[in-house]
Amino acid sequence: MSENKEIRTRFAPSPTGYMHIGNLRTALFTYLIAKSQPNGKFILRIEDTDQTRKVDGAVDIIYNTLKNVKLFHDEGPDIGGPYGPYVQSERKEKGIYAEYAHKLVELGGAFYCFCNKDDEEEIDDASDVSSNEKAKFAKQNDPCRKISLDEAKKRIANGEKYVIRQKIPAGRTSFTDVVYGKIEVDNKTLDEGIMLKSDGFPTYNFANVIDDHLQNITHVVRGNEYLSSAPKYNILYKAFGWEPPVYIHLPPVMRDANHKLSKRNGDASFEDLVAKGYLPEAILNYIALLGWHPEGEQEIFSLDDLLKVFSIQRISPSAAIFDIEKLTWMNGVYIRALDLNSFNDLAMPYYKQVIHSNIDFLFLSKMLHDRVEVLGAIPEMIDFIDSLPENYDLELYTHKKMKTDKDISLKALQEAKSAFENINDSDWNDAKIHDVIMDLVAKLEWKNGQVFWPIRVALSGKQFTPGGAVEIANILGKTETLKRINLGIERLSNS
RNA sequence: GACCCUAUCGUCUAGAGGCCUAGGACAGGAGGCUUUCAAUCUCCUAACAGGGGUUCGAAUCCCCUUAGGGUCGCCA
Repeated sequence: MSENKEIRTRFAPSPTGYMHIGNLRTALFTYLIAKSQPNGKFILRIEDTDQTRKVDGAVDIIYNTLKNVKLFHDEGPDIGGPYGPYVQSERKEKGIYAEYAHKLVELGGAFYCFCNKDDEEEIDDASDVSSNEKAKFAKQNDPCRKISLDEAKKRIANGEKYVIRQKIPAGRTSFTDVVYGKIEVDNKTLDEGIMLKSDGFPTYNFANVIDDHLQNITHVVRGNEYLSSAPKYNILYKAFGWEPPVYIHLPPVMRDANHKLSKRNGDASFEDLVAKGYLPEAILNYIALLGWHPEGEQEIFSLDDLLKVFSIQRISPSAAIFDIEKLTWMNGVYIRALDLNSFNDLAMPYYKQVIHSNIDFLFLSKMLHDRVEVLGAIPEMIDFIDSLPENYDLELYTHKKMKTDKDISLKALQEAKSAFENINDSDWNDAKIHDVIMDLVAKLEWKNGQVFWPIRVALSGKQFTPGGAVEIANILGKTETLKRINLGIERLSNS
């Protein structure tokens, strides 16, 4: 591998639905490996050779997700480039795969196979030896292997259906993966898999090698589920006389110790996380730490930071479990780092879900900013502003640490009521409300909490709220505050 | 079943044979601050899967066992 050659990596998803977190992490690492180098190029290629699995709109999800996390590609279907087309079905239309598949047969690296699917399935279903039989069939025991090239060509000319299978030579194959080191296998364990299907489409196993070579990909980054088939790809490169790329297989991202993150597990999709109120930057930062670790102890990294510190050598070979708790914490860090106006803008849609009156939203944001970890949690935190929870539990008035009970609370509310009534409408603000309550505390010779706590409960009907009595009273306004205090007095008197 | 890969606190991880009494972060616990909850600060709990080697010395190297993951599709 000549070192002055520019690094070219490709992210090559199949358009089959959601973009899950494991996928996104592969995209991130693929991007970083290329773009952390001076002239690196990050290419997007769509692998849609399985037309039956194609899902409408899936390509847009891929574009949108990459855009959302600012993983911009240098070449791809939407922006073109010198190695197009970048969609495999379009490349198939140009005859690229067929050309190379037939060439591979001529080179002795593949053969025509006329067995039809049903034959194989019969063998498969036949008896208890079936699986063994099937394995033998695939591993260098295909009867079609013996058909001469001339004979095969004749049968093809006669219109017989065929596939092209890879021919595995005897011996051993080894390659070196940057993450997993040297891997060597006996060729006997390798399958002579299908390269070109009977419908003329290539399989992944063939298309990825052809495209990676034709598109000059220097570093192949992919999940380690491909580690087992990598030797077959190497044999392919060898048969064509091509130089294999640098392999970088990534450890899996798991949902728990025994299960890989999958599209089935709804939470794992990038879109779902964003919908729940996770910031794209936080998600990206978090997944960067799954299977990779920087040299120091810093954990918060912008994409630009990552570009500076990323190194392939620090990718770990072992699986990582996706931990939503840590992501949540990190999301909080990102939210707190926002300036107040940005936070206000991001929070606004969530405010609107539960608040229909016109309040001082910026003041609300000031209260919430430091205590929100996930934006999606906002509605539940502030829904009491629009309407007091009906029949909230009166036990809330009893709080050991605050030294309050229902009797003290009743008295506190009654005192607060008259104190508040004496505040002029134009004086209704943070400082004034605070002073009035503190005066009350002094007058009663009580502890702060014995006055603050009952007021907060009466105003919110909740155990926890963003902000205390003063802030809530300020947001609610004088009229609504007094209304809720009156209701509290009424309910406490009748209990 | 065959082949490949992996194995440090509950979780993400640091650790390239002596810097390890194993470090950091999340989570958990205790406390400070505080009008609630947070934020923040201080402190604490908690791990080298097991067994053999190699070596003066092993979390680190080798082997075996165990556990887990992956591949074995006209899926990618």
